Amino acid sequence: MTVSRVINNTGNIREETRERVLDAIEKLNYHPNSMARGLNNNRIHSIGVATSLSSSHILVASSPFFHGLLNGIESSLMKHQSDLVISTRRGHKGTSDYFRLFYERKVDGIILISTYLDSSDVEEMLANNIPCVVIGTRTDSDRIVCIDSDNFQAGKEITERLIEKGHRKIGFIRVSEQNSNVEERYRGFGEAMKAHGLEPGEEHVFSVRMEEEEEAGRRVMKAVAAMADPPTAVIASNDFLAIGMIREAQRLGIPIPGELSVVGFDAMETGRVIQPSLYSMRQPLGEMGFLAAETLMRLIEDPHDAGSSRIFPMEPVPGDSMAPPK
Amino acid sequence: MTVSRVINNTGNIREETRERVLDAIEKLNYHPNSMARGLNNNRIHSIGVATSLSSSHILVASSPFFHGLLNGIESSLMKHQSDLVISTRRGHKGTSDYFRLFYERKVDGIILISTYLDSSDVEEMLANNIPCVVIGTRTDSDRIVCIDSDNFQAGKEITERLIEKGHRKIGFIRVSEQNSNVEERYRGFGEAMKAHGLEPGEEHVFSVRMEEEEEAGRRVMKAVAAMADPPTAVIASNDFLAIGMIREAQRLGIPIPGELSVVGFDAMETGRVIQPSLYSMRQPLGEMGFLAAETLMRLIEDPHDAGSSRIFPMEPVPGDSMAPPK
DNA sequence: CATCAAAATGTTAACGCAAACATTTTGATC
DNA sequence: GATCAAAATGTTTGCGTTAACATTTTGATG
Repeated sequence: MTVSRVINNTGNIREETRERVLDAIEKLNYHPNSMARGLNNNRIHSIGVATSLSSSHILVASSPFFHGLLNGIESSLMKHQSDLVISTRRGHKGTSDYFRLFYERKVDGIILISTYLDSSDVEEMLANNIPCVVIGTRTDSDRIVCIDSDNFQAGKEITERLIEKGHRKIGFIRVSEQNSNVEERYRGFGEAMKAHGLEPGEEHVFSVRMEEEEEAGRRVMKAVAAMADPPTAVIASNDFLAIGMIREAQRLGIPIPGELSVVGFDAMETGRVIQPSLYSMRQPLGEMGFLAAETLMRLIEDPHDAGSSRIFPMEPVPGDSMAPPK
Repeated sequence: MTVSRVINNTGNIREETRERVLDAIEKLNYHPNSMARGLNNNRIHSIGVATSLSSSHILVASSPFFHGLLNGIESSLMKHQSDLVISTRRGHKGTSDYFRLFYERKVDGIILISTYLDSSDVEEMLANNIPCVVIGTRTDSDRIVCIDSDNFQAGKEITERLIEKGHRKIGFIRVSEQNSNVEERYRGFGEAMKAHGLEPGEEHVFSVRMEEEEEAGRRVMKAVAAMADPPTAVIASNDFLAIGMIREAQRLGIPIPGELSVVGFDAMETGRVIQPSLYSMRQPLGEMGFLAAETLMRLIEDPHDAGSSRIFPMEPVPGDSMAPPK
């Protein structure tokens, strides 16, 4: 007990005793057992991060998005002296399988990174009664805190930039998976077009499978190149696709932005390096991750705190891949 | 106890009882507490990954390197039904601070990712008697398993490619931090030069701080551009530096590889996208991570297993940034 | 239907810690 | 040096699990 008091700096300890204890700890190379601690006082000082972003490998798949968020999450955890348990496990078919890991590990709270949330996920989160913050999508339930960026506004804004430049025939690449980010971006696109009395040509709206990433972009580029009446600009719903398009255009000898403007979302590093550099919209991922973790910490500390959702605006990241149409 | 038996599928259980237990588990939304489990049987089924790669943020800093390894580590863990605890914590001045976290969490084993290992780290690892595998560097101790790639061979090989192309004046960018990868690459460079009767010009060997990454590459490019007797090729000790050089060369209007060949190491994604694409050497990171985790699992299962170190060869990743000198 | 081994289930204890409560020590005061 | 509150230290207990051991139930056999 005295050792416990020394370690946790609680209660009254005579200075000499403290030193003796610390000496012994040093000598014995003692480390407190955080499992026993957690078992005892129900606080393990770690949180779980789950993602249902499509694709098999949790850390790798989701690269730019996941990475930026994790950076922000980390900063917050460091502040709160908590750790991160990242799951990797057991078939992991979907979200709830990740959750199971966290229930077993008894993490203090969960951050769910997901661009799509179905109602069973929501129910499960509520039922399990564990503090939880969602990043990357929104729900109707006011009992779940969501941190997201304003994909609708971003889609609208980037479309408006193109229209300002004089584009009328603007294409859009959607993805076939359920993905609220992409859906919102597309909705913003439609809204901006309508506001300017434009309508997207049916054959100018593409739908691809998200996992194909760059390859899908290349395919769209080929399709555009073969069109009798091609769009003068294409909005790719993410930078992978946009980069695929640009690289394929290079291969085909189609000048970008001369012949076609291409823009994307998420401001990936490769978009900065490619020629022409990619015009994109950035989500403030670091801030989002940080806020999510801070909020989660508050929920953990105080079960009565309801937390509050927050939508971050996205910012344009200028690049040379956008120009007026010929 | 019966519940325990059902969950762990041990002992004899009547079918009807098993069903009743499973029903109750379902109904009560029960999840076994892995802390209590770990406390009891000293196996928590998770491993720690520590990195002393320079820079503040563990996950972000080390991007391409760390990322690739983690991918491989993950595949193995999935196979073995173990989890990953990634630390984020407490000032984390150096390696041993990360270790402390793992001692407290009582992980089953540790993978240390580090390009530099000092003897106190080694001593600590041995003293604490916890299964441990090191990736990214080597030690003399045969009691520590090391998984590394052959940076010496890679440095030698890429230098030889340049010499084959006709280069005689070849520069090299080193980093000032202690980093066995870079040191080995440089040693390979020196060896290849010597083998061909060449000697690197003193002013053609640069030393930069690793954290500066791209910016440092840009600075080197400026320096090269201002030289009376510039090298005809520069080997950057990593792709960040090489990409900085290429981008600065673009800005300065210096044709690459026409005026100067630039090559790097690690085959980052941005190197594939940049124009000209970057000639680089790839470490088989996924394989390395996978093997490290597999080995660690063996060490954990069987304390008598000594494991065995392994050095992977690095492979050239061709790119357009290398050409014969003018 | 008594017997008995196998099958099924139950009980106890220990893992390491810290909350709650209990006891001892200290040293200031009269 | 007796008194007493504060300071310091000690004891017991329970957190949830499972190994080890104990007991009860089952059903096949003579």
